[in-house]
Amino acid sequence: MPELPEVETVVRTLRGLVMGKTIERVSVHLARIVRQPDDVEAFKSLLVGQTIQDIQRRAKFIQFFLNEDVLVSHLRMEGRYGVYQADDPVEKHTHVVFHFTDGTELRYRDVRQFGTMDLFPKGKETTVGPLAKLGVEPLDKSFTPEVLGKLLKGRSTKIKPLLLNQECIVGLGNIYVDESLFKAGIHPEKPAGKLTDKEVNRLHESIVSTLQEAVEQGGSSIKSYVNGQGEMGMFQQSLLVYGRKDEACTKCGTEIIRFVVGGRGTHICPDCQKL
DNA sequence: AGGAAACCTCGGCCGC
DNA sequence: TGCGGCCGAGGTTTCC
Repeated sequence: MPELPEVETVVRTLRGLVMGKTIERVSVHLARIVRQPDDVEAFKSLLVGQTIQDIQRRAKFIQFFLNEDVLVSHLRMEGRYGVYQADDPVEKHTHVVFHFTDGTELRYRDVRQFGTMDLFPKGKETTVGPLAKLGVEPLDKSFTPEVLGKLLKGRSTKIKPLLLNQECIVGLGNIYVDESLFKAGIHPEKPAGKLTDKEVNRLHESIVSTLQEAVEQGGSSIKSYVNGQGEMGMFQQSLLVYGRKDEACTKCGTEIIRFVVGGRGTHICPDCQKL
């Protein structure tokens, strides 16, 4: 599921559902999900007694701020959270359950088992582990056309793989990169350093507007994505090229084509996006 | 630097 | 219509 708009939506819904709740016990049914600490028993016992004080998004990660520690969770392809009563039937692919003192549970499900959880002492989470080497937040005011231009300058790599690289810009995934490049009229294989100033400006504007609109619509539900309350996003109906192979381009009517760039399925209008 | 493969399971599609 | 098999999926890491 989850690119920036989907993770942001999950975070916003979870805030209303589990903030202030205290963990009484943790069940882990698939140890691979837990990476830090590497001993699952230590992970479980450290969490007991801690209260969820805040929930924040950083890049595509969800951060649960507790009394002493921060739980850093990544949904990867199909991870999802849901809040349940303790006696609700446990659905398939439920790998981690946080049992709260009030009888409710936060459950993590993940069909493909790709998701990860890391627990760090507060403050440590930004210096070690997955959050340590992340790039700029595209919805932060610090993300300007000049900043984007500097990231691209002199780079020979294709623009699409660069935009997917979380060490440069965070939060973009396959859907929103295709959408942003289409809106900006840029071919995904154009060398990053070859973009003109005009193209950089258009790309900056299209990244920001695409992500903002997707957040406003609760993200895109392509396959399995739902927010923390099991609700689907609405932005998938606003997608202009992603998943629209053979359909007419909304700008010029040419058929959208699909091909592979950097190993990722890629959708463009061949008339609006030329090399 | 860049590409391919790997991590998993499931659903869709093709062909018999 | 039914079933087996191949392909691909929104992300990231690792290994050439």
